[in-house]
Amino acid sequence: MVSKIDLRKRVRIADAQYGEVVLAGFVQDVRVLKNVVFMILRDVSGITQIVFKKGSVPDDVFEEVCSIPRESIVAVRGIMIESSIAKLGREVIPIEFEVLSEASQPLPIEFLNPSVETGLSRRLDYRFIDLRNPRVLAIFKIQSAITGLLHEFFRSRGFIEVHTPKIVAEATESGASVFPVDYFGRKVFLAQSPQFYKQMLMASGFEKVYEIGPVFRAEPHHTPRHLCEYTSIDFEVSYIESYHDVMDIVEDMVVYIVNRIGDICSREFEILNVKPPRMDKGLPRITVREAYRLVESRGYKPTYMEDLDTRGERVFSKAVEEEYGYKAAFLIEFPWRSGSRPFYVMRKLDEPDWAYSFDLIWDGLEITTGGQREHRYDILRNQCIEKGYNPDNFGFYLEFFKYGVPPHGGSGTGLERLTMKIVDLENIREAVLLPRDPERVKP
RNA sequence: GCCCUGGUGGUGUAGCCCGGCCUAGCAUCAGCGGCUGUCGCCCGCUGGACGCGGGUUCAAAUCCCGCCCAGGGCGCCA
Repeated sequence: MVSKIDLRKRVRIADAQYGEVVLAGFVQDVRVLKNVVFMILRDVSGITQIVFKKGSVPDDVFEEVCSIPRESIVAVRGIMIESSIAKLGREVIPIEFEVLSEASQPLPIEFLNPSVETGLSRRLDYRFIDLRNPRVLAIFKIQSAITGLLHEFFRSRGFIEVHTPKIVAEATESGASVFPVDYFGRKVFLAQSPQFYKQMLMASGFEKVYEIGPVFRAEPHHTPRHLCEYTSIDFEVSYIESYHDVMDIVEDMVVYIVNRIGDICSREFEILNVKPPRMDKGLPRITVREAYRLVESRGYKPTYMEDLDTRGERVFSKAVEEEYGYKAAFLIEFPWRSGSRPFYVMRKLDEPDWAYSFDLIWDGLEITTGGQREHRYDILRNQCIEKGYNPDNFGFYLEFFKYGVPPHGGSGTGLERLTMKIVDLENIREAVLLPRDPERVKP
């Protein structure tokens, strides 16, 4: 046994009942008075107070407690009692006390300190300490609940969860740059999306698949909403009539999560001091052509036959909120020629300059992209050429469409962007444990 | 990739525009002492910093040049 206090008897602070308890965690604060010491103990579930009274505990323990550095790890066996003086309502009278791991001083970052807020960059350098902050922890508890709800949502609708390769031989589509990787002397790439594989599974007859996994984008973006590695919520479904069927699923998914997360994580929203968002079904679906008019009527000049730019999307969101009363909306029917629309989207039957593609924009931020895919081999191959690619480079992909593939569509949503909107974060880096951006690959 | 802003104790900032009054202020933090119950404890004392390199000047945290780092905007994207 490494410790004299039996850690197997330990309970989380939030679960502790009155009576004898074993608790362990971080020393958040020690307030030393002449004859009494108050120690604030924190674990993943919350905080409590341990009261050491001179005379009631051995003198050597009292001395030790007076000088214990903040953020050390300690264990205590004691009696949890109700207390009318303690603001937390209860406190622990120690019987046995033990330091399990002493923290060095001073701490490299300040946290839990209302008068000093350490900058994000420094916090990320010492993320392992930063994550001790209950406010930071709350973000990841909420994110965990979001992915839990996603699994619930997809499984209840008969989706099969899949895991597609992240090391790929051929650069995907979409224009986003890929990271090259040395693979036993061959040049391969990190997957920038599971797109081709989830479509393959439509050809394989899986009908409905979803994947929540990492994707990699070698774009040197320097913004509060881009990452080089992020988690994509992808799904693909067969036998759709139109891309509206895909949007229906996206809408159900987002509304399902948004309207449940507040109840599941009420404590975490409280810690963050954030009001959980609400979202009603019936999100407006507005064509890009209508959007041009919408933003233009508000004094913003769009470039026709191109996607809305960042500011255009913000103006669009504001206009939608004012005119439709929704903070989120689908932007639909994209210009086919636009660089952001890949060759595999299905073009509008009667107007081939426009594609059955959509974005979900929530309060100015694009959180989802999706659409109906072109499943007819000859047309797909021609579109590939028309977009300027050599079909031979997409040989394995085009093969899927030769031997029978149902009409299908799907979408991809950024988990971190979704998290950002749900907990109202300014910077996407706050929504990842260890963000990867063009400069940062450590820790 | 282009553009803008910024780098001052462990952390967060003031000072820079208008060079000298900076022996660099404040808060937090850390150390010591005091305090019959704290709860953002309080009080006193002590400690610690001008990103790196070069230049201008009698004098540089302050002005100029280069580099490095950080943050933001744009394009682009989830």
